[in-house]
Amino acid sequence: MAERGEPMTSETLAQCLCTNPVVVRRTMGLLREAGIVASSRGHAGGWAIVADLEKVTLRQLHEALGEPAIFAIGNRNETPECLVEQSVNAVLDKAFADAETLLLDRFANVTLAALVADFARRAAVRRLQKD
Amino acid sequence: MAERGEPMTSETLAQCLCTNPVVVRRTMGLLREAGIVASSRGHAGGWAIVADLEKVTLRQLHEALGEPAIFAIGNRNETPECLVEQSVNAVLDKAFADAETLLLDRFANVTLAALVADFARRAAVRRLQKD
DNA sequence: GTTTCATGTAACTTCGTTTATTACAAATAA
DNA sequence: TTATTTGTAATAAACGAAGTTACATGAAAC
Repeated sequence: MAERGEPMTSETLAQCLCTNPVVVRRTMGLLREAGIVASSRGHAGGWAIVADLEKVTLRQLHEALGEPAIFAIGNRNETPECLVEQSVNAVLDKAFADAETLLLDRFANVTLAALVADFARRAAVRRLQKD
Repeated sequence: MAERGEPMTSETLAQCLCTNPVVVRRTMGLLREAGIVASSRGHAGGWAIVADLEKVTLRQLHEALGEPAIFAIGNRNETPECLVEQSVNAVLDKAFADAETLLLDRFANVTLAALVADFARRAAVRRLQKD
């Protein structure tokens, strides 16, 4: 999307992502609410990036998408009655929090611009390999 | 379990854990394969801890249970064709690996003995509160 | 203005994974 | 020999994520 001047339709994006136009709209809608993309209807409509690629980080995308749970394991219950569960939570809560902080900090250090640059490099390599 | 001299049945454990005896057997079976618990059949049978509580860590439990995925987000595909996916993976793989290492190191520092001690402390507090 | 194209969104279906359940064989102690 | 308990296969249920259908709304082209 970053390399296109014109908007891309949900249909086109869905093909790129091997998914469904409605799923694209749902997801892009969240990014629009965060001011990262914009949508336009009708002829020549679709989705375009409006934010500064240097300023948008993966962390912002994570937030925009509703901060989905990072961990697949861990606390089932924040304030359990069960004392065993309380003990386990007490030891692990900090560990999970620290790991989450580490990860989110890394996310914050990746801009869309950096990804675009890396992508361009990979595309160039692939072109060379084809010749 | 640590505070009991005799084995506990899957039935009893299932009630404690709000789950099903068969689920308990499946899970405890993995812990048995790792040498952490033992099972006995028939009258007065059930499950008991056989490992040294000072030596068993949460990391060992994690391994014994088949190292379930820690992260709910991240790589769908380790070697994607898609260049965008490759770029994203390249930046995030290390971040996820570092977060995983951090977490597993923390797990390794928690022994069952420490949990038992913490549990005992909490149980004492609860008893005092009841009086 | 009417047609075409595209998003917005609600409602529903499908899919995959995890968990729960049923059923019964095998083993063990009373 | 009976009561009890694990071992395990097979099946069902529950859940969440993703996909699909349907149609209303808005915008550009003719």
